[in-house]
Amino acid sequence: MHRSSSPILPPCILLLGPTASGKTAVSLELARQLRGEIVSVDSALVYRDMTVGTAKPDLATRQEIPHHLIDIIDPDQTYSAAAFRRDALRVMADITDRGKIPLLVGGTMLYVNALLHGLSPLPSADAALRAQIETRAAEFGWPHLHAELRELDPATAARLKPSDAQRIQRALEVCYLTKQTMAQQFSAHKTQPLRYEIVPIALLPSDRKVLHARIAQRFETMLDSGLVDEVKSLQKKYSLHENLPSMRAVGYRQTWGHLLGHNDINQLRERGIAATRQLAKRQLTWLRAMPELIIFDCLETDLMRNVLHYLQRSQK
RNA sequence: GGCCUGGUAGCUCAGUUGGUAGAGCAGAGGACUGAAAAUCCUUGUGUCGGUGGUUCAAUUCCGCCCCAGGCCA
Repeated sequence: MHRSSSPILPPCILLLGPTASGKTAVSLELARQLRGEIVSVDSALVYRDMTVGTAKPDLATRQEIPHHLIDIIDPDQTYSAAAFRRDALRVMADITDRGKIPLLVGGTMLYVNALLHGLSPLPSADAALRAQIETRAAEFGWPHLHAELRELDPATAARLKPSDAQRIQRALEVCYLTKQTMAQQFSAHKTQPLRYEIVPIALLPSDRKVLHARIAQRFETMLDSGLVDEVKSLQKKYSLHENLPSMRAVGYRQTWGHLLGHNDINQLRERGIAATRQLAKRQLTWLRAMPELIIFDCLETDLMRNVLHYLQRSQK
């Protein structure tokens, strides 16, 4: 990813991988060895008091190595790819000013894309408008709203399935708020490349079965470490409901259902593990579509050494 | 030991009045612009427990055997 036309760009390392691929351990070692600070690229780590279910790095390691974009909002608030881009760029500039290297670590690939290519200048979410669209969907059904979108923004409607509630809602929202189609605004937008010399690293499993075993074991550990109690105390501390993005996160959604009596502890375990596997699968789909990644097998025993070795060689 | 009920996709089960079978979940692949750990799309051949018999044809009917649950001894 050399950009020869630019003057010298500051370096930045991108460490991506599916859940349970071992990103955290590798990132800590890289931060120590390369004078880095970690910038989390993770839509769940942003929430305060969500610790067990997100496998959040503990306070001791966060004291040793600075971590950014973790614990920045309450679970009753919402975050977004645009907010991430804004926050990440600010934090990366600070790190660079301090003479350190930003180490972007995570598995939220939409955020990665937003950071690498930028987003079209669209309005942010409008809760009242969304509620209104939601109400109409409940009455007429999403296919009806899809038909409406076909009138307002035919190109986007053609791209979306009549069942894709979330995207139909967003496309309508953009139309109403801007009086322009989302399709026009997408095509008018030029990608805004990151002004960093990026080293994009991906940790991928050579054997999906082994990753699945790790995922199962990790979820067991979360249950043993008090995931259910964590959700109980979140419910006590905040005014939450099950449609909040925070409570739709893997593990939290299933635990919420368990506390409502919808599934027993065995079903919670089974569904939580399945949801995590499905998350990993979607993350792998993103990663396969990304060009120019430097790939390491996350199941390799000396993964850490391999990655470090690569980086030290490429530094020279 | 006797009787009853089951044994069908990785799991839970439907079904075939005899023409070799289908849902949900799981799995796999894909999409992805302010909710993304979200949302959505595509994808189902499996000795229908085994073995004999009846039949043009058996997973389906009959016999025996095996396995699992239950009841009675």
